[in-house]
Amino acid sequence: MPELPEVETVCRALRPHLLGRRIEAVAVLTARLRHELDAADLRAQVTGRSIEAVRRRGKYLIVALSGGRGLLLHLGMTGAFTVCEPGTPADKHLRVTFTLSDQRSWRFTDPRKFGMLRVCELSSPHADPAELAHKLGPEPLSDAFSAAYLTAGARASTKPIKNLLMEQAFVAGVGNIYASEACFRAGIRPQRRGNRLTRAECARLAAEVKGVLEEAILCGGTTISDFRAPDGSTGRFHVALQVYGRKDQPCLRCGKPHQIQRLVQAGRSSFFCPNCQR
DNA sequence: CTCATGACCTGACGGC
DNA sequence: TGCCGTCAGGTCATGA
Repeated sequence: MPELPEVETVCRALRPHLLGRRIEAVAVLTARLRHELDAADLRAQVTGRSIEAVRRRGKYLIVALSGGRGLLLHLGMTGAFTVCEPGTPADKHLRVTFTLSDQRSWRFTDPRKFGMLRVCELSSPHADPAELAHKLGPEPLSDAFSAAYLTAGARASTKPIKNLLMEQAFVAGVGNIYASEACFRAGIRPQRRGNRLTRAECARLAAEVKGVLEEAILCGGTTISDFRAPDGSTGRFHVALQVYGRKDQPCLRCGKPHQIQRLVQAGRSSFFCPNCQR
């Protein structure tokens, strides 16, 4: 479910609730998430620590704690965080609860259990966890993700360009929705091989990746079915989607009816307009 | 290296 | 109403 704009939305919403609070208790209701949780170890590592920073890297959330360690969190497909008043009834899919020093509970719910939660070493409050650093490419909204960077990467790859955009080691945070949307905006078919793109196309694509992510962040992300921000609100960007999920619908750019096509790439749905994308 | 496939899970939806 | 197939925003392992 969550790509960079959704995770950024969650990060911004959580920050004021978590920053400066201390974690008083941890309850693991479901240990079998993406990686098995060691409840006792988790409790030992975080209980009594205070929260010094809440930030995002790619699709990961990093909650820095006092004492040099932090929590590395991933929402998987259906993960969600909420901050609840004491006594709030538990959701059916509640997996982990952190009780905060203001007595509220910070909760992780996740129906499909693809989410991830682990303790990581943080040499400084702003450090990139080492285990992530070598696996994640640049932030797409940073200057490091430039036209030149995308051009060099694309030219060196025979992969379909949409698959390359979704590769977290190439650029961190782009998922299935925004990869399709960025290709549409740039006028490039998702199945085009990276090394067959022109320099102009690469430059356009880099700009459109940034553009679509920035707009989506301003909208609080995209809700297709179940994404919720910590305050329960849905993202508003779904109304701005131009191709994702619009199979057989008219193209919003060229106006041709029944124009948007769906294909499967690397097991994921891609959507494009054969008229507007070359 | 690339790529397709399946596994991990649960739920929603459409067709019959 | 129920059953069944298909699909879902992510990541990872495997084998061709």
